Amino acid sequence: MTLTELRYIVALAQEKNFSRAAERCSVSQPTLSVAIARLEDELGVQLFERGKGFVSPSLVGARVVEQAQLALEEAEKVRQIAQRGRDQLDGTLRLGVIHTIGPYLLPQLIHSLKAVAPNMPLAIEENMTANLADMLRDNDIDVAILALPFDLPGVLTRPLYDEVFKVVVPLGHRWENLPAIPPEEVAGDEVLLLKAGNCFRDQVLGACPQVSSPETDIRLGHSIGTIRCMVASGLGVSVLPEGALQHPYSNDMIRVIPFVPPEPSRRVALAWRNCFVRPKAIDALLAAVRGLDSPAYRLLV
Amino acid sequence: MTLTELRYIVALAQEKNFSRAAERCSVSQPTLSVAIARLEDELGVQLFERGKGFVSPSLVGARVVEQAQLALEEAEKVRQIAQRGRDQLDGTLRLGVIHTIGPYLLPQLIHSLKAVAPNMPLAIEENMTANLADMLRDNDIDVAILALPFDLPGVLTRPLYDEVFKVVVPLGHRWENLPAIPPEEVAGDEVLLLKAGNCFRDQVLGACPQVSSPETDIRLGHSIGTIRCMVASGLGVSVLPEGALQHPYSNDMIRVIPFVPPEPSRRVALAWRNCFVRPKAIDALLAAVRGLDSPAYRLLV
DNA sequence: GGCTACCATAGGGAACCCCTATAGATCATG
DNA sequence: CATGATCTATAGGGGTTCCCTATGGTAGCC
Repeated sequence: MTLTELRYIVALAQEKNFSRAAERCSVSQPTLSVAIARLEDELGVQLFERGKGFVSPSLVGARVVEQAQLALEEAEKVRQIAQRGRDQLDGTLRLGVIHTIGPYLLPQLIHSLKAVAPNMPLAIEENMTANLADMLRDNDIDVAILALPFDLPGVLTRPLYDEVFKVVVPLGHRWENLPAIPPEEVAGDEVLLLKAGNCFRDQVLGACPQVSSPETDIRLGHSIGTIRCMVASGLGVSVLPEGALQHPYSNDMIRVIPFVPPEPSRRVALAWRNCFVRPKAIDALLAAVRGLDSPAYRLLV
Repeated sequence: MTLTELRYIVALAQEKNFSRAAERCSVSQPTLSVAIARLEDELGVQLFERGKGFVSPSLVGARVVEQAQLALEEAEKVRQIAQRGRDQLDGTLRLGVIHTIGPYLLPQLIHSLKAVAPNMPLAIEENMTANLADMLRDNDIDVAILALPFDLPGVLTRPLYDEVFKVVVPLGHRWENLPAIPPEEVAGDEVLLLKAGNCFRDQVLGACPQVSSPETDIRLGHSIGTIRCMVASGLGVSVLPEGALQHPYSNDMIRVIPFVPPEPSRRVALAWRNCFVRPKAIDALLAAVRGLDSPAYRLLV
């Protein structure tokens, strides 16, 4: 039983004439004759009554033809779904992003992406790098935005931008009016950090080696927002990525002070499986990043 | 796009592995590989992401596979419907019958048919011979029970039984106590007849040539039941087929008198298109007639 | 670096599908 | 009654498609 045969019997049931049905199907009359005879043989039922001057579906034939029509419609829907899905920029893209980027980059990125791919909504998964790696591997997300270095077999990366780190201190802090701070000055147990597992925590520790790893949770924040509040409340100082310090996040209660050059920074990149079937979606994301208009991000694309 | 290809993508989506999917479909791995590549090419969409150690449907692929499953199910139903329809004795048989036979034969026939073909209900069309002929030709009915002669191109007939005619007179009629009546005695304008178009009317006129064709409707009955009542009420005499005079129809108000031999009679037959696809249904009807147990019908089968 | 697992590609052979030509059957017509 | 018209079935050939085995290519793993 083939879809072609089903098309044949439907046409014959409608035309009630082999020659016309064949013409409608763009085949010769014998082709249709043989195909229908073959199908009848396969099904073990005579589907049509052939009389002189008329062809008419039998009792079974009528039911079979009706069902054949349904089957053909369903098959046609397959084609339609594929047709609609041909546009790689149509349909949800599953994006993973780390906690220290998501809330600050995505509002702008999504805005920019709308211009490039208006029909590609993002399903956003905010998580830590290690979990995003798993999700990429398991095909739970399509792409991820995270900080380099990031190496995973079968996964490609492309740098998006560099983002420098800034020192943040409470109002009235002794550094409040310094024009810049050398990294080694940021030291001791006064520095608030993210909890373990956040890659940005490790990047800060790398940039400021004098910072001691805290022994209690008191100096550990769950998120950059928490850290910011803790700094504002005078608990200590911290180091934050520039993106987290831009509009619309208020810096009224804190002072943002640059490091002395070379300013420490992190490189943010896009990551995706090399076999991902929607390369144009990657391109659209890159274009969206290119369309960002924020001094906090030093674009590499 | 073929049903086979749809089966392939469904299997691949389930197995997530070309080799296993191929095995499940009983084809070689390259066959499945090529078929899926071909389908992807035809649809213009990549349906699967091929990674090392995993195969996973793409966004479109997942939807296509889902729809493919629906299409396959509908196609399978075609097969099931055909399978169920293989029994020619399963499903309604459209039976036409003339007015002068239907009400008298069918109750017994249906009872007898139940034993032969319990799953073949009859859709009964009671009409006059000419109309039944049209319906047979137009495939509005499958078979007909009517009186011979009956010739129609492409239609076969088979005699079922002979049915003799009887004279019916009202109680107190001058013939009431005659043992038999010669046909030529039945004459003049005292004889009640069916309206024009009923074949039985013509058969009576053929058997009793002395009967004058009435000029007014006063002596014309719409049905045998009407005629019987008219006779009972004393309006005249008539000639009726023996089947219409048997149990459970009451003959209390009339006298039934045989003709002198050779009794006039009619030959009742089964008629069907020679291309009718359910010959076993014909056989079942013949068997049902054979199973009749009524002295009114002199079986020929 | 070799091994393993897995999918893609190549090439040959068989099956299938469709074609044209023609036969066969029935009905209408002269 | 022969003839023609109409319609479906059959025959035989040709081209495509499908599927096979064998092999290549690539990534991951020990």
